[in-house]
Amino acid sequence: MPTPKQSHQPPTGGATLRPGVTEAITAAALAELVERGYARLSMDGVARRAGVGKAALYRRWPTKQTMLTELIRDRVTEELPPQPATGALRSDLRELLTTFRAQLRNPLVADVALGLIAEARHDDALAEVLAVAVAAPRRQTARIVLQNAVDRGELPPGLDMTLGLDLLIAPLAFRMLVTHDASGDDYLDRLTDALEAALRAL
Amino acid sequence: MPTPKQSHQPPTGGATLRPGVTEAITAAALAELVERGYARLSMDGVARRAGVGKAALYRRWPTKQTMLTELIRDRVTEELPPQPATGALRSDLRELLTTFRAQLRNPLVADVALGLIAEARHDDALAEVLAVAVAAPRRQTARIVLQNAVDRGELPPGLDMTLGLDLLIAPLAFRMLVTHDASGDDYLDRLTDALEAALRAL
Amino acid sequence: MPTPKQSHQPPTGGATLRPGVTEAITAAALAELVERGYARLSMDGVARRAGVGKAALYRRWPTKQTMLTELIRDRVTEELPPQPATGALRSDLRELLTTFRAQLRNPLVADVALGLIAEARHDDALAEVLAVAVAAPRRQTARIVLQNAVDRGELPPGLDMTLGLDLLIAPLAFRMLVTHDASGDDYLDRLTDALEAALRAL
Amino acid sequence: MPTPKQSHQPPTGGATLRPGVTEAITAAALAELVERGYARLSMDGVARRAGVGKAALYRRWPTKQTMLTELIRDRVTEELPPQPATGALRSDLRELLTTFRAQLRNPLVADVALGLIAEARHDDALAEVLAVAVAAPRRQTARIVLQNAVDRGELPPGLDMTLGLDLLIAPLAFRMLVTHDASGDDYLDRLTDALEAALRAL
DNA sequence: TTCTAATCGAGACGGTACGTCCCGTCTTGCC
DNA sequence: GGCAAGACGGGACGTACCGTCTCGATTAGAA
Repeated sequence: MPTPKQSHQPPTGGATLRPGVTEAITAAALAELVERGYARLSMDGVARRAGVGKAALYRRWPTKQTMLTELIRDRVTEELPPQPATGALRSDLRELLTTFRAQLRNPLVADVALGLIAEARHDDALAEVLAVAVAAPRRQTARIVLQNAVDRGELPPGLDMTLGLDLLIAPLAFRMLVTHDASGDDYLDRLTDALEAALRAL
Repeated sequence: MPTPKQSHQPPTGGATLRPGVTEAITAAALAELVERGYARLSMDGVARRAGVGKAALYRRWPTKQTMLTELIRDRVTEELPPQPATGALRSDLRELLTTFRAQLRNPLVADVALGLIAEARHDDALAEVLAVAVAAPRRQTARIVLQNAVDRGELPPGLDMTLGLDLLIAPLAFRMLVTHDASGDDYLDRLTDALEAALRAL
Repeated sequence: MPTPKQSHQPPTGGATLRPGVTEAITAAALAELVERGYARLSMDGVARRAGVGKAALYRRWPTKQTMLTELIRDRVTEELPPQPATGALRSDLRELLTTFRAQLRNPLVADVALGLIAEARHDDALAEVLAVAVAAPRRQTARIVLQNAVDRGELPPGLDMTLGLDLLIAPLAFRMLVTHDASGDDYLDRLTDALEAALRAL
Repeated sequence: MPTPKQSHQPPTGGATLRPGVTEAITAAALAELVERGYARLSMDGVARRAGVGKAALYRRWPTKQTMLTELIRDRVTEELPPQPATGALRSDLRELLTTFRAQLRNPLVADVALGLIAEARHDDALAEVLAVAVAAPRRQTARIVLQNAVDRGELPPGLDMTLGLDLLIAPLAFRMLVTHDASGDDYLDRLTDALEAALRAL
């Protein structure tokens, strides 16, 4: 569900952006992204691969940055993690980790996430998109898990929420994106144990 | 202590790369890096800023990539974290976190680390450099802290070391590089508490 | 009437080299040629003077050599000498010399011709172009003058044509390109006398 | 007999330019000149080929231009044409043409002469050298041949000398340098015939 | 013979130009 | 108007030379 320039297009009598073209571009861009990486992707390359004029790209997005940002955001936004509600902290945590792992295993995400995060340090608009569209909903899901545990008395009421969220997300993300170590079920099991203990100690 | 092309130079009677020039380039490159970011830095810009011909850069490094990689590696390698040895897990952990925080607060590291990590997914040589020169020594420092605690009986002998290391490093790195949330002393205190509890539960 | 890449362009719906740009480049290149000479001309300089990106040049010609070669060839090809047909050898010769002098007085030709001829010794393609596009038609014009005189009985039938052509062309070219001596009307008159006598003696 | 910087060297206690080095450079330069041509020759290449530092070149000549100019001049000056004195115009002419042909057959001269002449249009010093050291003595030799013929009454006293010299030199030079046509003995014979007739008509 | 200063090789130095690639915009002709 | 094709101005890339400068290591004339 790509959403290019969905705003400010007056429904004049003229022509409209043809969806088939948008799809071809999207597919080509994602393919190039995976093959060559965020930094090496070129607009000329995407246009050629899509069998499309370059203008077709720039009619949809003002910038390479924007196009990629939007494409990734759409991709990641589509598959928002379900809210765990097993009734117990431990099983909620385990479910959350499984979901995160699935998303990070998506090669698209893995290949591109770091490039985006890196670029975001020099691009406030991109940083905003990432924070609002990508990070916030996932942190919110995790926050609810923690809050539910507090409400059930499984975690202390004075829990430092942002620290809790760091603990939940960072180790798995780090392992999968940076160190590329294995993250099998047994790893998730042990991580769950550790997280539960850590959170109770907050 | 920049070390460009320190290898394979036959000690002939020929000319040598002049250290002053190397320093000027290094300084200019680091300045550009901080000002414009990893992706936007240009070799022409560095040369101009250093008051140097472009050839002087390419005599030292075959590529922009290589130059930046090497520069960063040297920068990061210089300041290896000291090995905590307070005799107790808790204080060792706290010291480790303080050291990591100091290094991540170096704007150079923060500005560039993510770019390098991202690039490393498409550049095996870079990945190798990062793994061997940057990650390995730091993981080793942390590993010794954990091993000492095991030897003292503070942690269980069957401790999953790689998981322990993820827990130690990831939350702080994630916070400082990705979410840009505060990481004051009280945050480190609470993180230390959580880590201690988590590790004991492994 | 510049003719860059006039060949092998499939008449697709794609974009075409814009004539205005070609003209700007051509004008700039010729100006630089006259001002700085064949060897000192730079592509950057031409592009800058034409207010054009360097790529615009390289889209038209693969090489600096090629560009200059083609430009000169077009310039020289445009103004093919008219075929003298006065009905008498002497007046035909005089007309031919006047025409040659006019062409060699073109500063563009004078400035560049020697450079091209010199370069042609190490560049077979260039040599071919010069021989076919520049020399051949002029020699042909002169050849007809001589042949007509033979047909009229003014010159002996066994005339050595190539020697005759050398005599016709070389002295004036040599004087104008190499020694830079004066070549006024009286010089042409005397040269005509000498040539007529020489040719009759062949 | 190369004569680099033979002037203004104070006879201090220091060292002198070593003749062996000068010879090596000279040989290398001439070889490069023949192989790659005047325009493509590079100082780095000459130094490398001579097994010599670049400074050794610039200690002897201030400039690439100068070096080549001087080298060629020396080469050409060595072999000044002998003064024909057969006692008859026709045989003097024939001897002169034979001598010129021999010199133009020297690949060094042929390969380089045109490049020098072309360059001379934008380099007054070079033009001067060529005019004074190369052209003048040869023209003088030819001039004496003509003057002797005038004195003997073989040529008219009002002979236009510069035109005569053009006729003598240009056709052969043109043929050998530009058109690369054959210049065998029979060609010289016929050329002699034509020249004699032309000169008598002046 | 010893001193000493310019030479030597090697090649780094600041520059300028080369020819290539990509960005984001513009142009052409078809639908 | 959208569209495919691709030319456009601009700017960075990495390479090749130019003529100068910097090293130690000869090498020879003057003391």
